[in-house]
Amino acid sequence: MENEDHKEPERIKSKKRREFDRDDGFGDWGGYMAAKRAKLLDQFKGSEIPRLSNIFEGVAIHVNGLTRPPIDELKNLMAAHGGVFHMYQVSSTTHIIASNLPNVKIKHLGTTPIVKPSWITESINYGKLLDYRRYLLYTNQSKTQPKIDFPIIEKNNNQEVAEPTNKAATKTASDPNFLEEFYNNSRLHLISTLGAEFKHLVGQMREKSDGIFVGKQKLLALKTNSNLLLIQNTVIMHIDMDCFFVSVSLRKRPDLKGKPVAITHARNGQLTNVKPDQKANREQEFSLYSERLPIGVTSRVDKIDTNSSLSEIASCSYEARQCGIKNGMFLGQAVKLCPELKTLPYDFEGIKSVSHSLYEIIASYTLDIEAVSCDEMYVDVTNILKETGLSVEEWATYIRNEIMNATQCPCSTGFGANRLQARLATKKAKPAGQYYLKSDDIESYMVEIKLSDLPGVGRATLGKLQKMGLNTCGDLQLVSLKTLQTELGQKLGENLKEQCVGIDNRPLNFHHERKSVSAEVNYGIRFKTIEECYNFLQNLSVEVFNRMNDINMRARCLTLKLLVRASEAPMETAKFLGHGICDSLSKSTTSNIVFNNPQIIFKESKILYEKLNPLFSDLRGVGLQLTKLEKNAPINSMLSKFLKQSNSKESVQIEEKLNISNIKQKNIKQSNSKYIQIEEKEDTQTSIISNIKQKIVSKNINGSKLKNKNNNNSGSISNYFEKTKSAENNPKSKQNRQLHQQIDMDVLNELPEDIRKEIMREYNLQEAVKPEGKKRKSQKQKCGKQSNQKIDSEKYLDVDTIQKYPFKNLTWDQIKPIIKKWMESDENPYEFDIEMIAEHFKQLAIDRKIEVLPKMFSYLHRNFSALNCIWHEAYFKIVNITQEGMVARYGGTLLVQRQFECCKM
DNA sequence: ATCCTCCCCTAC
DNA sequence: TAAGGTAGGGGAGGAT
Repeated sequence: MENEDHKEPERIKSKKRREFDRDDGFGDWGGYMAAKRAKLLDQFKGSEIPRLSNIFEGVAIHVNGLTRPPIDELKNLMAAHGGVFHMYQVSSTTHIIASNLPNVKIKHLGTTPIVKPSWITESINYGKLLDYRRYLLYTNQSKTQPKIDFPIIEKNNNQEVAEPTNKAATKTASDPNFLEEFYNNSRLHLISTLGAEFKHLVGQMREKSDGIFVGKQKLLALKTNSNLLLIQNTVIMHIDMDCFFVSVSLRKRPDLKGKPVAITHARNGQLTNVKPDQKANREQEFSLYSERLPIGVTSRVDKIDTNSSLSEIASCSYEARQCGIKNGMFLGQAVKLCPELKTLPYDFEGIKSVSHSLYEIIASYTLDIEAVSCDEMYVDVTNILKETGLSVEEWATYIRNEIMNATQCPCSTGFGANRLQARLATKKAKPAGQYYLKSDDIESYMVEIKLSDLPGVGRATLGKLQKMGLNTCGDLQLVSLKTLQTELGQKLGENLKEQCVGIDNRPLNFHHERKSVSAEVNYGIRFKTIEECYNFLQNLSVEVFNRMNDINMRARCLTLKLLVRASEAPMETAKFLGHGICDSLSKSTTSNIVFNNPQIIFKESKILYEKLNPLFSDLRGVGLQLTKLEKNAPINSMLSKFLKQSNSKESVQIEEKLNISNIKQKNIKQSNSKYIQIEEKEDTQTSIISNIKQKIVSKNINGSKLKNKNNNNSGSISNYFEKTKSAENNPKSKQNRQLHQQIDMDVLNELPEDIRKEIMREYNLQEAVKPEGKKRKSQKQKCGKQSNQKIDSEKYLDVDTIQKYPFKNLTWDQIKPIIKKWMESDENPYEFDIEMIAEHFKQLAIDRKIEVLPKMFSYLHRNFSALNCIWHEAYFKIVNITQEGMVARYGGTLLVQRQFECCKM
């Protein structure tokens, strides 16, 4: 998308907030529990019952007392007709169904309408959701309950059933279907999700590719001239659709082509019926907004009056741009600049379809594509040009025609030696053009380029540069790197210094790796009760979990982001349901266990929320972000099979147990300051361990910055890394490194016998699980310790295990040189592929007539699985080696720590 | 010195 | 009315 977005965030400077400790005595505990119960019960919805209709979409009932039909039947009816059944009343409960209510209960239930069960049965009979207000059991709300004479519903199926004359109240985040509706209408959400989708898609296509490119072959067949132009240097193509959203919507309105057009939700630039108090709010917010703006920046609400539409222009045609209209501008302002501006609605489906066509077309020539967004990408076309012998101009014309014919949407392409040059070329090519910025011309070309055209220069940076009196790349070329870095920061200064002369060393990135997943809503957030707030947080937890789950990931870090109304800002925002002027706050938590279900995300986010401790009525935005991602370890196949087959009630119970066990484990870890306590059998070992622990703590154990430096030195180590690298692309080795997730022993014990056995066999768990099993007994005998306790995960390194540990057969002198060689090597990234390290060790071991080292890794495989933790396929990390032993761990984070004191001397 | 957290900035 | 999302880079400053 062309970035003409001149949005000025109203959350300009955030205030540092004091962090309050959670006050456990101050309980909205009941609310939380209720919400949690509701979540669990929500999971019953629709299970096993065939869907007959969606009459009750958006309806969530709670049945109170005896009814006819009885509660179970109502539950089934809701499931069959698209509604939700709540066993407990929660904030998202839309209706209470009851036939008879004692007065006491009415007090407790608040404003949720209490409706007779006949509402449900009759709605089903009519095949349409009838107005519940005709079926109220009791009027328990005076304000919210409109007293209107409703039209009588005719008992005739052919006749359109009359609707109540007054529309439903404003839809805020408190409404049950808000999230879905919001996302269905959010252009920014669409842009984001499509962008992620195409980045992923390119990776997928590259993996699956058979190396045959249909489009390229056609082109080769068409080729008539044999004079192959030998392209010497890399040619990067940047391709970008012209005012994408407009072009797509114009396909349905070709009559508006060539006219000033804008895509917005609103149709009119001026509003009618703006109430005086709304006007006052607007004026207050606008003036506050201007006050908060940095000096020298013109306000976005400049020239906007109290009747102007604040609907944002997602995209505008080039004709509209001639009047000064820009993407991101408010419609109200735009129509003032251009009264004849035509507004068109979004065509989300069209956008998806066109962008898919675009990618399909390019992918039929090459997969050297870096997806930028749904309408923009970088392509390395060097090989295409070489193979076809086409000139850049010929190729550009050809591909642009093909895209135009397929999508009816114009695009522009730019070519250059690097991505920056290609991008700048596209800028010149627009609209509907093409341009090749040749290396010879770059020096003179750059001098004239505006700094705002450089990637990385946005509103804030531009402001700083302008303050320094800099406007063009030519200006920038005269400034020293040091000055620039002082003003803009190390990295940005360095980047800009290079970019202003046309240098860009960032290679195209064909493989995209997700680092975070988030879901945030900064629109429509208006909570009337804390319960509504938690309920929304819960919905968001489910949403963000699902997104993470969809890409088969798990996270270890959760961040809660809030927008809170600035104290000076009016309660009601200028923009309808907007966030207005806000302070932004965030708080994160890093866990030793992965967030592997929505409940745990909700639980943690609630704790974060309480730490930030905002006034729920001042909330204007809520977001959840998951980071420190790792591949999902699929739950044991037998277990998931069981969960699927068993009825949902049981599944929920088991899920709940898994959840609880996770939390339990987390608490244990936290109480031991991040390390799992290993119970020691002898005092000497304890002291050794604590020594080692000290050393680990004093060392930097995260090591996430220790990366393969890609050194090409010869020698066994380099060879090893080359092998590791290639193994990454080898599907077979990926398969070998299939992940497993271990479940809690207590949960295992409660599973049905046959299932449990299966799981235990799969994980090699017999010894650990059976509380009084034979092997366990023999262990006890061996170690000479009597205990009736079940084996706890944190005690698993018992003497028996240690004795079996293969390292004990080696002397330190034998191991040390092997390890040391790695430790001292510059190229050592400290992160190793498990298979490769085993193989490498094996080779060394054979050389040295040592056979046991590989066993260490298979041992680790098994025993990490036998803990209630997730083991990582990716690498095994040696954290520390001392005279006393070696400390190693799996994964990139503090998943589990184990001290291998067995190899001590 | 180097990490982590909480921001800010940018891009689409 | 209006649908102000989302991912990634990076910096300041505190913790270790």
